[in-house]
Amino acid sequence: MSDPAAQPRRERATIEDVARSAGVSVATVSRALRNLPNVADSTRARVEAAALELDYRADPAASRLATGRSRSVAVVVQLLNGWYSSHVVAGVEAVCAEAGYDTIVVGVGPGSRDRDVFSAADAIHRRVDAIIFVDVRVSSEELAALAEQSLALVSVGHELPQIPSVGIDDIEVGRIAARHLIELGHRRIGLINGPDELPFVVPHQRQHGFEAAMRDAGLVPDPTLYTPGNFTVQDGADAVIELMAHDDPPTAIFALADEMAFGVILGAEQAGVTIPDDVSLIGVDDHDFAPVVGLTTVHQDVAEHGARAARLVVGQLGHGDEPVDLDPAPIRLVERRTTAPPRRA
Amino acid sequence: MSDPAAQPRRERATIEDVARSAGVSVATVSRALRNLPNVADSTRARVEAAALELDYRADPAASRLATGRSRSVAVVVQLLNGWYSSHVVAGVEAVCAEAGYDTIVVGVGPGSRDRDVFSAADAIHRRVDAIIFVDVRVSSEELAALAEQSLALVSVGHELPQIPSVGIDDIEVGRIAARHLIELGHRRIGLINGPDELPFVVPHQRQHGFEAAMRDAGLVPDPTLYTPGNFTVQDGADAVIELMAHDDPPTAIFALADEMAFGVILGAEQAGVTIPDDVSLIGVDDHDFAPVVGLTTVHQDVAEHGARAARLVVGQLGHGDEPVDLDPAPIRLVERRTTAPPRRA
DNA sequence: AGCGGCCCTGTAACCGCTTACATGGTGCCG
DNA sequence: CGGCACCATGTAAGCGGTTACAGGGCCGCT
Repeated sequence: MSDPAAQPRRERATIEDVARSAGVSVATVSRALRNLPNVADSTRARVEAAALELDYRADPAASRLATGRSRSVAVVVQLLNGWYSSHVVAGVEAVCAEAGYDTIVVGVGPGSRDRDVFSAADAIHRRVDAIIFVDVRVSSEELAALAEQSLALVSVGHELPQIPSVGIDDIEVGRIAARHLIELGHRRIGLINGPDELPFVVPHQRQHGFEAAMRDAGLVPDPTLYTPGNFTVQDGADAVIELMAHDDPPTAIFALADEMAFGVILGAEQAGVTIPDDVSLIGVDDHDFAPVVGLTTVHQDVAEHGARAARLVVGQLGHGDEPVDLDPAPIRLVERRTTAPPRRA
Repeated sequence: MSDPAAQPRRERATIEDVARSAGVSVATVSRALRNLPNVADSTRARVEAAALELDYRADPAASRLATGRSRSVAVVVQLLNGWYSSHVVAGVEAVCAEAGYDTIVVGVGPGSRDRDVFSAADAIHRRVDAIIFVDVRVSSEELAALAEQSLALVSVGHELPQIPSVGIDDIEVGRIAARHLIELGHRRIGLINGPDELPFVVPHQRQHGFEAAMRDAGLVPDPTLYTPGNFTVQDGADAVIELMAHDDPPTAIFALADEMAFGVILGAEQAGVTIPDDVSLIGVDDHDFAPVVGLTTVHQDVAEHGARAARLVVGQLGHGDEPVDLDPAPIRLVERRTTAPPRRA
């Protein structure tokens, strides 16, 4: 037999279908479904029922076009697969999803075929309501241009001019690490720093805190025990070899990030120096593997950074529920097995 | 003086502005800028110049509405900050950005307040042209429903019914690991497996390959040396303690993932067993930290998985440039310091 | 009863782009 | 030289929502 009533594969319902089915106009549907005022309760109920029945959901593209808001936020990141970044992204995604925002990731910098922030911003054009920069440097001009497009902007990891930022007190980080080492009795402390050409602020601040704590203890930091690094494992491995070859080597090393500290562990093993017997080691981050290798470190909750950043922009965009804590995020010393009193006096 | 000619903050140019400025219709602008045929070269040049001059870029929302294609892809992930996932995401993002697609990340599962794939799919509604599932289980029905919306679908990490997948040959992985251990002379080999309730296919296949290699060598796998795990560091730590407490403990351990292998290293240290003297250890992944701890492992290039998946969907959506390799991605043994011949006969 | 005001609802104009279709111009062929 | 193709371009109708504005009903007040 023929099949005149063949269901031609259910098309997506439009707002018009809902209106028809509920016996109201599309305007009323739109208002009812978005919980706008001035809709009779009975009407709203009827509309909601119809929408449910038809499995209706507003087409985001249409809403975006009509309202000019995209309900999505971009996370601009250097290394998408870096430990820090990926945790931030996870934090962002969680709260964005909760608030009904899409999370768009965009990579910049050397990891991403050298796409720069500028062209990234270009790609972001009209796509998002907010941008969360994680650990990326953006010039004032770029920020201004972006702000002009009425985008909510936040920085994670370090401060950026004129926009709110979430992160930790990196000076305090340096201070905590140094103090721990000093209290153990160390006097000569090596520092695995950030890159020494570029003026990155995070390493700079940690170094600053480190030196402040040294001076507070009546010690003088020895810059010949500083070695630059790029936050990679390899840097740490190289650094420990260099440091331990010093005429008067350090009895402890402060690596500005756990990843470099891991490198130290690796390099130390190869160089025949034992930790913490020959040299103590402390990092920063409390990376997932810090417990695995017993690394003493300064803990920070990175996913929480991302979550805060997201709450910040979502709130700024008028969908905030919870108030956002703007203080520096908490940090704390986690003592494990890579730090001990110096063996040599 | 008054300022009648005040620039009222440059609004975004629309296609109409470009049309006016180039002296053509909006249709022509649209065609010219998208490199469609049937546009005179001279016209195209003029339009392009005008667009450049006005810093025009099409509003994505409007395009999406008009074309029904969003030029973005969703990456559905369990643990956004997991090593595997974040590398896949990075790979995806790189090629998507290149092809002009946005990458939207969406977390599912326990990490994301238990959002399930279903509600995630709901969130994805009409938002993307394609979905890349990484290491997430999706039922045939869900896939069918998604396919119905004419979405390009790909799975990364393991096979999913009816859709293409990219990943490695996990049976071969198990085989390679086992063979390496066997060639070193090991006969009793422990296995840190996947969770034993859920029928995850990846661990199952690796186990399968492992057992096949054992049998090929005339050995019989001993299930009392199998212990379940959840791919976490802690699982590995627990496992090694359990395994080494066995009446007749293994001389080697095969951890189905490096993260668990790291746990083994951690647990071994605490339990007073040395690697590889007391027990050899091999993992899978070649995690960034495998070199740090000298872990012997089976290497895979995870970012490449993501890249392939992205190329696959982008190609399927008609923007593919490069052909996509559908064979299993390459893997190889990386020998480091955690494997050695057994000390005990 | 008349009137103002407040709610609730509907009409229709947009948002900015894509594309089917119509139109006019050109070149080529018979 | 007429006619036909074909190419370049324009016109206008969507795409599926949002929202300014208008209108109608009802209540309370004078």
